[in-house]
Amino acid sequence: MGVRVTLRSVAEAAGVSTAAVSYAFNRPDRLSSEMRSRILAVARELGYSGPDAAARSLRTGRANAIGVIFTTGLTYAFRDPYVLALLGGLAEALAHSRTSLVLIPFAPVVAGLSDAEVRESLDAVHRAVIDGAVADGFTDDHPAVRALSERSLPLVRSSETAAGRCVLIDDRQAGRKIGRHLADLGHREVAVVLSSPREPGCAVPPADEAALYPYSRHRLAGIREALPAGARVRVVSGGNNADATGRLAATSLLAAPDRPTAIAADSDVLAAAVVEVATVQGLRVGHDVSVTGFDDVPLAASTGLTTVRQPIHEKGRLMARMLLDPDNTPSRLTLPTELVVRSSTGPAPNR
Amino acid sequence: MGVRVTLRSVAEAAGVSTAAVSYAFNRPDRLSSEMRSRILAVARELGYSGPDAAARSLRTGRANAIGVIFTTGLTYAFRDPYVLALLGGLAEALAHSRTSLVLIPFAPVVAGLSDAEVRESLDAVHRAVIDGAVADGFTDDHPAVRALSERSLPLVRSSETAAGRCVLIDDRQAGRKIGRHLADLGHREVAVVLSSPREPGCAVPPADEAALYPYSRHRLAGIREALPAGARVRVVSGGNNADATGRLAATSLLAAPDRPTAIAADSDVLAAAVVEVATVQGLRVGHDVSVTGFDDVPLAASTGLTTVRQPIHEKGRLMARMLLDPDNTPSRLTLPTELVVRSSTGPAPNR
DNA sequence: ATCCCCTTGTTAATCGTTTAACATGGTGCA
DNA sequence: TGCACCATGTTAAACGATTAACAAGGGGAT
Repeated sequence: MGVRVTLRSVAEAAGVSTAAVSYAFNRPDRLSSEMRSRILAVARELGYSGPDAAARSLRTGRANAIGVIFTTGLTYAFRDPYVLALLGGLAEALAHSRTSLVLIPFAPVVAGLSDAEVRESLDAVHRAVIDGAVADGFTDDHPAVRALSERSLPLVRSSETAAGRCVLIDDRQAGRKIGRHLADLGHREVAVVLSSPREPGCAVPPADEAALYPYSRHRLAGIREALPAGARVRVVSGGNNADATGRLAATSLLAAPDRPTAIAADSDVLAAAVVEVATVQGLRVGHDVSVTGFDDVPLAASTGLTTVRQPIHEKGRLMARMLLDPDNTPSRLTLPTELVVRSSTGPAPNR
Repeated sequence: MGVRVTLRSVAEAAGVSTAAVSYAFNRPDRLSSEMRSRILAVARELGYSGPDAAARSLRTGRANAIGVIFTTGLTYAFRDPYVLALLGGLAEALAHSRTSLVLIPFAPVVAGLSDAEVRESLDAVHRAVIDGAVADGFTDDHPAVRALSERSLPLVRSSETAAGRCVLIDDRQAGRKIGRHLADLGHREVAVVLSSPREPGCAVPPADEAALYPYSRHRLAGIREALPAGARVRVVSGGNNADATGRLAATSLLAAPDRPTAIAADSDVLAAAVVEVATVQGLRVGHDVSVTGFDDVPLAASTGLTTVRQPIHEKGRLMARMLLDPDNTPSRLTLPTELVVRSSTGPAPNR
């Protein structure tokens, strides 16, 4: 116990200036090698393991870390294949630059909180010692995103409406790819299942569509655009983008008397849940009902899902690069998507 | 651009002391509400978003973050279901305490580096602004673990030989459960596939067993203990605990003229890869060859793997709790394991 | 012998906060 | 009236480092 060992105490013990000790750890070339090894020896003897991280970070203004926030909450993030692919991409870019990845949790911000209460619920966002941050999938005005951008850190988003750096895909165009595919197959009764913070399975009235995640909104718009005039599109919440919430949504849709002939989900996870429920109910997916996903994560291939592939890993890699090396990276990038047709879609059944 | 807004500049602009501004953000009760709102108004006007994270962290000595290091490297971590379950547990414990999770990368430390070079490769470990850290699966003398413990931060490990806090399972006992199961089924020719930094597929001679991951070593010991005297055990490296490396190991084992009747893998990921290779080669898993895994991640259930279940999520949760609330948590915990028999094991074939 | 430059070390300012300890004026109470 | 106490601000000392700018001494070239 007792007193903590600092740069200064090492300097005093070695009879040199603090600058010398600092140089011994940071700039070997500024010191003669004998001085340096003497200092390091004293440091080791005192149990000094190097400059304090927080102090260093204050003084230099660099944290060697970038932050990430998640729409669905930290706990769920590790079950979401989309998030994992993104994290994988981030990690790949970071690994070689000795930069840590800070996963920042935040309490859900419910309506009607005071300024102070909001601040408090975003505590971790304010306190994270980072050089920049990534916010993927958020609305521009989400409190956590706002808190982050107020910190005047470099921030990379995935929203086309946001100012500043971003990496994104053309969600609307991707939606059209799905819509056109379904239209070509003759589907006119389409349900769209979108990940959303609201109750899974409940219908989303047009008035509430503005509150959807931006990517969901755009994909939905694209689907609508590509379907012919007579088509009916109903929108249902898929909840947290989880297996369980997807099943709830699917159950409510497939139980309806006027069951849709096609169900377009916002993610492969949700789509796989729909396929599962449909199969259990004795429906032949691709015949009695068509299902599409989004992302093309590994799950999609093994489930035989028709989906839209997006380069998630690459997205993460580029987001990190934008933060690490802004000068050699464009500040806005739109990545390509591709319709991948598998067995989960087929011609609309005759009624 | 221009000059940065600090607590001081806000104080000057508002005509109050810096203490007042600090209190406005941290201790509402120390200020009259009119003073407080005046200060916050000035702050907003100047674009001040709250106290600087690094400075705060230096001054208070708290970072509100805990670190994690991974044996297999950050990039691979997100593909490993074991790691994901652990992270999920950590995140769950953290979510309610407004603590961030810092994933720390480190360059591989190869032999024969100078002191300075080692330090440099562990740069992120030294620079991470954290209050404590988790190191799961490491040898006690791994450079990254050593660097972390020298920082005199609370550190939670999973090693029974380490001093200090740890959460672990009885790997040796778990190994015996597998060994006994295989012994009961009549297996006498057993191969053990262990995740290890060395070349996947290569044999691990007894002399090198000391360099294995500690958990591997203990499980191996347990398996050996439970098998009858006449049994032969050969040990093979499974590489990075990945799908691909597992297939390499499996191929080399199954191609051998004296193919083992049972293959015990160190993880479900490796075991699943073995099952896949065996199936492709036309072997009936559970008849011609038996395969066991470890962990009981979701993959195991869907593959029909016989395996040993360990409470990974719980492990993560407890590790985080030990760091967050050391006073109300025991400092050493051993969690239970359970043999789960499925279809991948069966009686040894007659030769 | 002079000048210049290079190497190696020191001085001291600064990074942006937090918080114990102290002042000050007003209230409640005897 | 006097005293204790409370609420509300301020003062000023850390927290632990980095790094320009400077100083001193030693060669090497001319």
